[in-house]
Amino acid sequence: MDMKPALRSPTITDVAQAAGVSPMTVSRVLNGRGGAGEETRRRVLEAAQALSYRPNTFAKSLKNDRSNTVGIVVPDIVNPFFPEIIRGAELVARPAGYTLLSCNVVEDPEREEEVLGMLLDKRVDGLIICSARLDEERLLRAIAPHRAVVLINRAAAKRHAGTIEVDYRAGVEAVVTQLIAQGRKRFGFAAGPASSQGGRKRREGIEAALARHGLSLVFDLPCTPDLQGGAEIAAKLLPEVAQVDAMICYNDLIALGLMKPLEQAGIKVPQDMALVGCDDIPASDLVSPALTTLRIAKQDLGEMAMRMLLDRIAGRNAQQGIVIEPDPIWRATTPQVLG
Amino acid sequence: MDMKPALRSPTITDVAQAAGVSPMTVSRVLNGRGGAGEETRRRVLEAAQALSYRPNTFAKSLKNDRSNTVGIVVPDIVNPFFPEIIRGAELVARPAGYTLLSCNVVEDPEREEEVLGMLLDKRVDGLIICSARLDEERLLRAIAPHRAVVLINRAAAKRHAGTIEVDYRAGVEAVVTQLIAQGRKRFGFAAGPASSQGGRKRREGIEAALARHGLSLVFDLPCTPDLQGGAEIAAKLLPEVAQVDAMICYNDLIALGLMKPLEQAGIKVPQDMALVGCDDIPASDLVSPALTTLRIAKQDLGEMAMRMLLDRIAGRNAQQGIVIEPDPIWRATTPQVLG
DNA sequence: GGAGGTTACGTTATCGTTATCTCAATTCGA
DNA sequence: TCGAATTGAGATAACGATAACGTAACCTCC
Repeated sequence: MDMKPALRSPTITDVAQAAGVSPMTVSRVLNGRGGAGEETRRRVLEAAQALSYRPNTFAKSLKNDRSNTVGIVVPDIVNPFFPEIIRGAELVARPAGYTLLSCNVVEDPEREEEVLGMLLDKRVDGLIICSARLDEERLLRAIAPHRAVVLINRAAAKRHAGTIEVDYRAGVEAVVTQLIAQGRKRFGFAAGPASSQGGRKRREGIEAALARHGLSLVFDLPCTPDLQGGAEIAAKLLPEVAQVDAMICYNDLIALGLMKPLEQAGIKVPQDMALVGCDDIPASDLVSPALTTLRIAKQDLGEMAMRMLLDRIAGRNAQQGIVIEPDPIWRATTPQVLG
Repeated sequence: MDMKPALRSPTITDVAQAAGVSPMTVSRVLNGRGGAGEETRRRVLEAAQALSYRPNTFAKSLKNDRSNTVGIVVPDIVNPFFPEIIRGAELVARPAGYTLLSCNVVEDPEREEEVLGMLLDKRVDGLIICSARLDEERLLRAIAPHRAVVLINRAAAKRHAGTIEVDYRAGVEAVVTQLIAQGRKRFGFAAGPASSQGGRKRREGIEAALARHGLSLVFDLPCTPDLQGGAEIAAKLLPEVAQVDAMICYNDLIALGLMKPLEQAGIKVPQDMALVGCDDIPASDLVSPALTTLRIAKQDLGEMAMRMLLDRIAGRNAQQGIVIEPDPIWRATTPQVLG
């Protein structure tokens, strides 16, 4: 009758038959539940081995309503900031028996909503959202049906999610204060996506430092958080470039995107303009002049987020919110700090 | 009895009850199978909407033995070469109704094997493997149980997988020939992972060009395909740096990792040493001097691979193997090509 | 007006696993 | 040596969705 039994992957019943026991016994042995004799156990393991048996995850998940999968949502996987976070998260998830489903939303809120729905369909046991771009209301609605959620750089709904935030405000404030001490007075801000909470934090940091010296921002525009965004900011900045002697950028990509146009316009960095990025991606230390930036322990951040998520999945909501401090890395796009 | 029915997500039966029909009818309506009256259809859709019903993918997959998920395996997600491929693949997969499960194996063959097993557990409908590092035998064994496979930069088992290869041999040969025409004679090769087939192709290209002029490689060492690998090559190259006047690197990261140590040792690029990378990652155009490299249409590559995979899943094995040509991008780490 | 078709639904069985219950066989204490 | 406790293993029934089949009700045409 059945002409090609080889095409069907073996089921627990096949293993049971091969071992001369019932499927239930196979299940017990393979899941280490005990209650199986030594000899039986051996036969079952042998049979499973011989058939290359792999339990059907669908059946298992259907039965116990757990997927052993967690999701991580990032704005853009091509931005070097995020792969390191993903790697950190995966490093923690896998040993714990979870598969990581990473999704990038290409900086598009609609897509973000769609992806969160997809993860719901996949019935992930929990998820991490990096730099959510959705507005408060939509974000809440989208995460509500999920079993466990950790938000990175988006303090919202602490009642419904764990949060990990980088204290951009403090980091940026420290850098700007230092630049003011070095005589810079006319600050500009390449603000990144308007929907980013982290962007607002950075601006607060700048403004706090400036306010203490009676200064205020003379240039402040949003842009996409990539090289292209930096180039666009450059185009808008150049006409009034004499007004600005220090640019703070939402991230390193924007700062790097600014550098070539500035150089071509004859603007000397850092003499004519100091330049500060954020994230400390590898490229920032390779360009000349090397980029001053705020370093974030990206892989640690990913590991931390995943640990928090696993805790929440297990029902331990110990840590509700963590704040981590970025480290200023002084390089050549700012005047040398004297020892 | 059941105190918190709200915690259970609604099933097709719940929708059926709410709409006053049988579960089968709900299934028919929701899957657009026809065979449902207009009025009934409306009631079902309303009920589903009201309950925020989402079909259980496990049950569905268990029933039809399809997961609507495809995998993509990359050596290292932190290497900027791969996220673009992933993005391209996702761009094609999602509109076709597939979820992309991306896995990085951190340049570790054991991990690669493990990941391929995991994807088998998840019962992906197919998968793409980028630059497989497994040896032929293990690779064959690992992909055999999979339903559809596409290999990128690993021509193996064309009978069991579709392949897409970058013609590194031709690309590298063209670049080296040009450098020889410019007077370079003493070539070195930072060869990347010994297990990479692409690495062997690059070496063939170099040697073919050299052989035509009676030359041969004077330096040839493997390394990890990242900045660190470049730094390690630099340490080994510096003692005999006078022997070499052109370095061809497995990828841009290695080349970029070489640049700072060379500069610190007083080696002028390109005067004392020409430097060529491969991949054309964004950073290569940002450093000074900007890096000459072989550009690969990364996103296109990902899209192409995914289209091929979807074809294979659908049983159309039209394209068995595709070869794409890389584009030499001449920048400042090689002597200027005269118009 | 009845044979044959079509339409709109419901019933049943099944995918592979496992929780729960059941029962038989073995061990043990007195 | 007998009853009780323990252990090994099977039978059954779900989990949620749907293919296959069944069955009314209605339509059509000679």
